[in-house]
Amino acid sequence: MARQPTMKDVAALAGVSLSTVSRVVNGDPGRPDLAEKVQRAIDVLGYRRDLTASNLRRADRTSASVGLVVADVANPFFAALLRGVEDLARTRGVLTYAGSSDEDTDRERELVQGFTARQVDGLVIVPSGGDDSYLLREQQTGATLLFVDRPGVTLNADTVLSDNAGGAATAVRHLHAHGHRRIAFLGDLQRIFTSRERLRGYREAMASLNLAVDESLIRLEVHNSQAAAEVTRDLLSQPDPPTALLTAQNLITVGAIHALRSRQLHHRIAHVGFDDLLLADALDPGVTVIAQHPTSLGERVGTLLFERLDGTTEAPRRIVVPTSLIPRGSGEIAPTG
Amino acid sequence: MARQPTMKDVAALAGVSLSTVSRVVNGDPGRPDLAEKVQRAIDVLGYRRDLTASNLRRADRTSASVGLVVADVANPFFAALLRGVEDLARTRGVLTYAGSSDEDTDRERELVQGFTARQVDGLVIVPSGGDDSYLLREQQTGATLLFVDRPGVTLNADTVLSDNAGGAATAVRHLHAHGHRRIAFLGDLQRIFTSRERLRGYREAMASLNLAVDESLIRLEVHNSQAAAEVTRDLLSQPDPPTALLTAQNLITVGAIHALRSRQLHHRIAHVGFDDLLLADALDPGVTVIAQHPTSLGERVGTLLFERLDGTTEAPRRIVVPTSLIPRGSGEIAPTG
DNA sequence: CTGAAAGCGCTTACAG
DNA sequence: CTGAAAGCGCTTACAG
Repeated sequence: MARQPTMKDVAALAGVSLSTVSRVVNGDPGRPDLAEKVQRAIDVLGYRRDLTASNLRRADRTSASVGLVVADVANPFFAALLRGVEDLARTRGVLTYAGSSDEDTDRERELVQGFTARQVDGLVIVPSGGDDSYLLREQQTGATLLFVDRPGVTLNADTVLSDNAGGAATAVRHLHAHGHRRIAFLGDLQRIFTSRERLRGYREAMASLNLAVDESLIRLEVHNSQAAAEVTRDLLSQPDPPTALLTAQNLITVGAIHALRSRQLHHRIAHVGFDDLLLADALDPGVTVIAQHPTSLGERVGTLLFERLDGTTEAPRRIVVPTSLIPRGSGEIAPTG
Repeated sequence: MARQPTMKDVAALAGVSLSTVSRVVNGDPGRPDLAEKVQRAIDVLGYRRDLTASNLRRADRTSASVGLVVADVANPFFAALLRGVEDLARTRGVLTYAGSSDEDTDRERELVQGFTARQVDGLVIVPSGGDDSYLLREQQTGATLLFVDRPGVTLNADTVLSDNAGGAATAVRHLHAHGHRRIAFLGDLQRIFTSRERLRGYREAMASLNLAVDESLIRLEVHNSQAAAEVTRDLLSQPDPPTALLTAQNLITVGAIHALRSRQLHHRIAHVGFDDLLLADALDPGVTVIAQHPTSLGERVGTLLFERLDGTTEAPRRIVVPTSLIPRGSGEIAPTG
């Protein structure tokens, strides 16, 4: 394969200096006849500027790229969040790296270091909840760091969150309003901020309703659908089972749906899921959810990122995006028994 | 913010030459005492190598990054595909850019050009089906191009596809085996290769079963769930409605599910969807699907990409990944009369 | 305005 | 083995 043409080649063919080619490529008008000669040479050679070389010498040193680290790009919540970041970045001509940590702090760090080594201008992180003190050093590489979905531990930076506690509390009050007192809570790894917050919202709502919390109804560290299905079956087999479930993450919701159906209890046990799911409205009963707005989370954090890149020096901001209760049937089942 | 330390700073602090620092950073042993001095200086300064500058001068000119262009990263199919590419890239220390074309050829081209300008080593493209002749020029920038999910039009390159026609034919034969003769086909934009292929599989299977195709049962250019719901309702209102539906894309399947349920016909009209969906197995009846294997598609195309980067000069390869029929109930409903 | 020279942060022949 | 110099593909002072 032939070597790719450089500015030098363009300059030689056009019979002008390298500086002139650089100016034309960067939109500096200059003498029209020279600009035209350069443009012709560019077309003939099929010249394409190397943005990484350009970035190396440019005063602002910006690469027009950002990195996004989520738990799993294949999870619909994070996929939508990625799309939000991408769309906002696109409005600025910025391209987006994406990576999945699988909630593993080592992988998170590898991704972050990989992105900064490639000179991203900004880095949006869904922190896994482990030791993130390494981020302090990363910040010194010049990348602008922000958090989304969960706040950082060590670092204070711009952060965009869902109203996790508020959403969970809304779910509890909703179930309570439909007569439930024994409400089970199925939560993800407690290392994860959102899991802890949703549990906190559950506890606070229970307390404010003067409901005693039966600790046997709180099941934590449930990290996938299969585990959630098992835990659900176990809860329903208890001597004194719950009359309602609050599943605090999308894959947990899926597992609970399967377990309820396999036991033929989906019309008898109330259920509210945190985070919406495609087809949740097509089930019978429809699954009542506390919907998050992941695309919006991505757009909001993207907005904050570019405000920083534009030079804002405000103190770190924290934006909390409200959740929405969507009643569809499963959360409006009255307690039986 | 202080300037980030460079190799020059490390060299000065360690009291060695720039070359020595470069060697240490690149793992060349050299004199142990010098290596140790350099390492100490690196730690003290918090030095981080600039990979883009490194790439500029290195003989192989590789950036350890790849780009992926899909229709929409928020669509679960493409999100899983992205995850497959990411996982394979990770095994080689390569990071992944992701972008959404929304089936728009201009956006596709902007993404491709953006990625090549940033010197990606490889580019995996889900082509939108428009004029992709611009790719010939992109290829000359040195990036290795591959296609996934759909083949290129102009360019012949390594390609990984699902067995679209075969999967659609399997769906038709399955419905036929359950007694159906009037099988409707709901397809996406015909500009999209997979839509055309699935229609082809439908027609070929109908022909080989000696079933006359009623053209009024073929509805194309259905590009989102809402349109699919409308088309489904329209089909079911026909004087001579179909007894079965084949919905040829995941969002079309979602729309049809909603329409069938809103008409209370989900237990009477048979339905097979192309591409699996989360919760499809929790519906009543479960939705029978022709499952694709998007993560596998991503991993396979990633494998081909790295074989090329490793120097394979074979003719362009085409891998076709089989689909899997998953019977869950909706596809096994007998025709009603 | 244009062009020659220096330099961005690295790697790589090359000389010692 | 190490270090001084050249160079990757660009941009940016600087001189004319």
